[in-house]
Amino acid sequence: MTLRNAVMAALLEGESSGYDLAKGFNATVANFWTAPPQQLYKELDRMEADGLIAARLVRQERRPNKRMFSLTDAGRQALRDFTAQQPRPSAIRDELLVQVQSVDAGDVDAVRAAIAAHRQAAEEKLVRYERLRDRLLDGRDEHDYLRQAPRVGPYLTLARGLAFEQENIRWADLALAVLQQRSALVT
Amino acid sequence: MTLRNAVMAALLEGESSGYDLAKGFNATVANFWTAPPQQLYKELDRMEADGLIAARLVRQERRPNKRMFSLTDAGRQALRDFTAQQPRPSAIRDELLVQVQSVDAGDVDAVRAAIAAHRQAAEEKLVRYERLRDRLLDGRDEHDYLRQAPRVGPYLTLARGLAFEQENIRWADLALAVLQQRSALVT
DNA sequence: AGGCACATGTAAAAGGTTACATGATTGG
DNA sequence: CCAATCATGTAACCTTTTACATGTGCCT
Repeated sequence: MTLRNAVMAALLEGESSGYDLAKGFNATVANFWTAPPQQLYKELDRMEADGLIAARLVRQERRPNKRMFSLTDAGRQALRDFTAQQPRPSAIRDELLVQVQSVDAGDVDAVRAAIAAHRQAAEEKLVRYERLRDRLLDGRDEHDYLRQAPRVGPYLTLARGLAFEQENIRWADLALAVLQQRSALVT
Repeated sequence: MTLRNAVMAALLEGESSGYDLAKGFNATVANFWTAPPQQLYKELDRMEADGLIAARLVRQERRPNKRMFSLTDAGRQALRDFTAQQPRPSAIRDELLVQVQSVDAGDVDAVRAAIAAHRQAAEEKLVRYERLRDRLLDGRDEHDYLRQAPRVGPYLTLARGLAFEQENIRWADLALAVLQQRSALVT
């Protein structure tokens, strides 16, 4: 039920097509809520039926037509109501960590490769987040930005994403070092 | 489908009842995989039917009887196979961050309260993790531990959990400070 | 010629949450 | 005496994932 709220949060940035939302979920919301395209298209239909968002058909000549969605007043109100409720505890589903937990009874080399891939992905996300932050700050330092900006929500969630990915990288380095040392011992 | 693997990873620590697994999922696996009791009981039944785990009925006098589960050889092999596969990207579902993202169009005071509660929960988790780490290290420093311990998986996931909660606390402080300043401006 | 980006959709299957149900024991 | 802990289970419902389907335009 909260995919709805995540979509509305994303639409605060402005009108968007289902396709755009699907791709990285606006690149901002992606950090704390993920959804495959199919789920979004379905949910967007339902949200329109419920009056939370309004669709506008954009005819294109050299591309397929698309529907641009925007928040309605009812949608804004629903989002407001959502923020007033107590959020449910965050849920994490991390297969890599399940693998690491059982690495001593598992395929160490495969897990090491998976950690390395994870590190790489974190690095790429980090670069994107830093670029996004620079775009937001636009030359100002954090302090000035936070006093002047009309919205602080996106900055705060971005800050959480940045720290998370930095931590991922640091942790991956530790894990790789430990597992490598272990392999060396066995050899 | 990976709840199975998380359960098997938890059972590497030794025999456990459904109830014990349900409670904090062994307190170790809880960081990266969560599940309500009902899901566990259901899954445990299926896993037993599939031969991945074996159940042993323990009759108790002053308490309800319980079933203790342990990994079978087939279970160990399945866990091994799982570690050899590429893990799917981790999924996060964090309602609080959805609220923070839309805080500028939402109920600021409610969101602040939610962040404070989140900070509190992180603090408590951190204490538990630190206690667990101390129990694992048992007086040794990290370096010695990692050379001597028969298993490193649980330590590595614990390290990730520790860093995650520390980061949660740091971020909550930032977010609270920013939102408080904003409220002050409006007032 | 082949592959990616754009752009949406249907349907089935799997996975996860919530509500309801039971009942003894222990601790405050 | 009341609440929490121990210990499990069924059923209904909601959410999420996966597979399949379609078709143009652009770039190499």
